[in-house]
Amino acid sequence: MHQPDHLKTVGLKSTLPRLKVLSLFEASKQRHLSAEEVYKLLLTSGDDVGLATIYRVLTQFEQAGLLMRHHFEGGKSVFELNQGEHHDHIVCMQCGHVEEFYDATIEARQKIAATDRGFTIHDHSLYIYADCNKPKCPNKIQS
Amino acid sequence: MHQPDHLKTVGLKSTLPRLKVLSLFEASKQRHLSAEEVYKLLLTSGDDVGLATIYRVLTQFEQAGLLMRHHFEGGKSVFELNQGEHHDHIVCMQCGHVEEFYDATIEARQKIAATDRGFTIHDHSLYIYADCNKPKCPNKIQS
DNA sequence: TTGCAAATAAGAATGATTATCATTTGTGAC
DNA sequence: GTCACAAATGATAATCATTCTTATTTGCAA
Ligand SMILES: [Mn+2]
Ligand SMILES: [Mn+2]
Ligand SMILES: [Zn+2]
Ligand SMILES: [Zn+2]
Repeated sequence: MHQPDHLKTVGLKSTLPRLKVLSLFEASKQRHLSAEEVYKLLLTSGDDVGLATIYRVLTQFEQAGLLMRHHFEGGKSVFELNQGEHHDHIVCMQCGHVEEFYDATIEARQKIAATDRGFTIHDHSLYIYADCNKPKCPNKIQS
Repeated sequence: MHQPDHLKTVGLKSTLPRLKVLSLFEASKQRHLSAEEVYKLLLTSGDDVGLATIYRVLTQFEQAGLLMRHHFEGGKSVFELNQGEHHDHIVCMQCGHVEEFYDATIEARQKIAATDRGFTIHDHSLYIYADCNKPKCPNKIQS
């Protein structure tokens, strides 16, 4: 996946905290993680990293293009590995399960909506909030 | 627009602070306002309302269906009058100008994306971040 | 090895929002 | 109209995510 000195290629010193954070994203079961989750997961595995450092490193990785930041409802940022292809998100309001999707028609219509009004698009965010209806989901709203 | 006792019809006592906040949204030049903006605009017009009350009332109005809450980038909630018709937003990253749009195709494709994956949609948020390119916009990125 | 700029970590500070609680205010009953 | 009282308000403290500060540590190049 990433070379041990991959950090240098993006202009960041290859420090222990940074390597730990990056490895976590590469190994984690969950693709989308908040700063607090990264902090706790590293604590659990004995790889202590200060919370301030987590926040600093996540922001640096975002700026370096290694991670992407999202703002799901709930007031905290979540991050995921940036693997090039843009996608949007469906978030289960019951269990927090996240699924990704890409719809070329939606992307195209967004461009049209913006250019029709004279805007130049920089970015967009589309989140669908839903019930995942999975068997393991503690969905309170059963039909 | 709203009757003087409109608040009662949604189960809220018709108090002075609530009436002032509601009137502000009906009269304001800007359709989308943050709690802080509501607070300062009322201060300016001499209609002092405590900041805690502003936050409380905005949330109550949202729950009553009078206002809609949005989370544009920037970490603060913005509110607008709920006039029934759903729409999405284009936000200028330079001047903060907001324009609203509705695209039936986008709405339909979102439903499909969700149901294809077994989800039941509750809600969604779509924000396009862009440059408005208006003459009055202090747009640093000129071509 | 050494030197040192860059990075880390602990804790203080910040900004938005919510919780507390003593005081004030609608409103329905007389 | 006046009362009684639950509900609402507002000043302030608390919370939560995140950023800042600063003394100490560390990666890395000479
Ligand atoms: Mn994703
Ligand atoms: Mn709007
Ligand atoms: Zn679920
Ligand atoms: Zn603009």
